[in-house]
Amino acid sequence: MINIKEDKELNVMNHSCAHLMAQAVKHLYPHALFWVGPVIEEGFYYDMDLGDDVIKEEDLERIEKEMKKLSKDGKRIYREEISKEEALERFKNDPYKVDLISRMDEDSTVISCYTQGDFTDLCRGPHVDSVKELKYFKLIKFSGAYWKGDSKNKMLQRVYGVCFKNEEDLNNYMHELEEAKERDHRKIGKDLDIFMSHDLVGKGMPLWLPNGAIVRKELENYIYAKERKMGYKHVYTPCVGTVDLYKTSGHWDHYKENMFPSMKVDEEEFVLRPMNCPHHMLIYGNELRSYRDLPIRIGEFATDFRYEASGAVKGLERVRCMCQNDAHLFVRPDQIGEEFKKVVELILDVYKDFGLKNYKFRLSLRDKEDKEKYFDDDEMWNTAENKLREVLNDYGCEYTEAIGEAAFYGPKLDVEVKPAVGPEVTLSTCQLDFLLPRRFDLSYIDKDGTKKTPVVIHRAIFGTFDRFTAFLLEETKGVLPLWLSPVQVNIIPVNNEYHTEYSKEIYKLLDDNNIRVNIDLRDEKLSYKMRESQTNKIPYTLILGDNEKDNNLVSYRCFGTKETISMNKNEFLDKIKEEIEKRVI
RNA sequence: GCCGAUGUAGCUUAGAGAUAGAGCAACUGUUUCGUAAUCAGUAGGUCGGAGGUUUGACUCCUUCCAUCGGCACCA
Repeated sequence: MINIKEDKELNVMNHSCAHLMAQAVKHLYPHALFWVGPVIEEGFYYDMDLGDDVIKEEDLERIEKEMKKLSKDGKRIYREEISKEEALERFKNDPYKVDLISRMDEDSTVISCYTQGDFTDLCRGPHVDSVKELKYFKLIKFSGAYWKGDSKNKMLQRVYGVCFKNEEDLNNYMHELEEAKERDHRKIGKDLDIFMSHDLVGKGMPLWLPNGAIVRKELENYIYAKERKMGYKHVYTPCVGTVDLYKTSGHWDHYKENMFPSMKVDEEEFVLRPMNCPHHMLIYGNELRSYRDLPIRIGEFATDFRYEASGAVKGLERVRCMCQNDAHLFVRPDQIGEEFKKVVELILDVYKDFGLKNYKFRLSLRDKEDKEKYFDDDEMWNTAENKLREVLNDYGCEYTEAIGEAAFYGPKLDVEVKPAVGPEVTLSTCQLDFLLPRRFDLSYIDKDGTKKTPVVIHRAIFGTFDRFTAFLLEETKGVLPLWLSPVQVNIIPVNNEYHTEYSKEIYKLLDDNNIRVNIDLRDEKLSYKMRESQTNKIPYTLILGDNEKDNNLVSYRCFGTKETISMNKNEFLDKIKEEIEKRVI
């Protein structure tokens, strides 16, 4: 999908279109005040204060109509530069503009205004020459949006739109939006019986159906094998912990609002655990550790519960009950770089195995001013952050830095992906932590016989199995690779009377070799069964009739192809076994 | 949590102040047909839950729940 912000020409057009929209809104809502209207990847939006009015579906059409009218009038767009004093005077009745202007530095910023017909807006520009250049636009969606992005502030009205150079581009874009809905994991998950939810279980608590459970199990087996080879030791720990456990870790103070409320049982107070670090800290602390033992890598496929805000819950992507592909690496300070690097390598390796290319690294750092969230130890933070940077630079990874996005205990490297619908989410994460080992009083005996505190690396390659599955379904459009497919082979006998026996023989051959095979003996036409086999996106459909039976052959059709290939049954078995084993994508 | 929208059979959906209509799926029969839907019939809905207004509510109102688009949040 085209990135409008990055495209010079479209960027200017969309920005101008935001002004055109503002002008139209001003005509329809004379009391409207305007905050900011930036260009984004998907087009533009404008945040507006409409007093007591709120935007509804039908208003979008009204605004759009007015925009078309203004566009036809074809007024020129004039730029003028003014002093800060003049700007403040001109916009004195508009608190939003006053706020913007008063924060501008007169010496370094040119304050400019753009005027089209009866509408003037404070703006840096640039713009198109005339509103008549803005013809092919569409208002896409609307919502409330907090002023300055702070939920304590007033909620403004935001309208999103997009503008293109010609009708065809606009239509293509609208078409792409429709297609995105088609590959939404919630739709695919329903169509392919991957997961369900139920009011009686609760919001954000997906139930994995048999098909989904197969995918998840395969993912678990896959990553378990990788981790085992890298020296990870896997554990099982309880899904609850005492409140004291989380007070010790510090999570209670930082996140208790996002935990399910504690429950008192006898004299103890428990919470459903929101993360597994404390449990793993205790496992580390269970033994006396030597510097020779490190690094110690403790892994777990751990179910966690987080009381996510009701508005945040979404399919398998953002849930209240999730399973993390979690691990904690306990390392000596001199091992940080190497272990961190191994994690980055593992991430790249795994993404390659799945053929994933649309992802970005993000280095999340602390905000030095935020003394409340982040513990105060400059040296520790600087060391940790520089360490991560160093490795990323060594590795030549492209990444962006995000100030104030670090965890309270340390900086992190996240891998961000874009779902079919909605904003980017984090898939993999790798976090450096100098704090929790201290809080749990962890140690190892160093070479010189003194006690030292280990450093912890928190990491999750798949993130959660839930979110990873969601992303995988969207990336593959539900066409999972053979090794992950719930049903790998579907057998259709040409004639139920004459070919059932041979079909059952092939079924047994495949089933005995642990291939997930289905045999369709229903009293239906072959074409009917083929249609269903294709809509269920089954990788191999076998057609078995006289020709196959008489010559010990199978004839197969791969998903998405039209051709049929015949081959000896044992040859086919070898072929499919190899494909599964090699995890061909 | 906030702003807005939506909730009709297993799925996709039409309709609407006077006891709901379809397609697919299911079931019964029919067809035995070599690569994306054989034909016919049957059954299936207290129209998300709870209150209220009304002679009468699926339709109007209140509230709760869930879902969707954003905002905020995301250890």
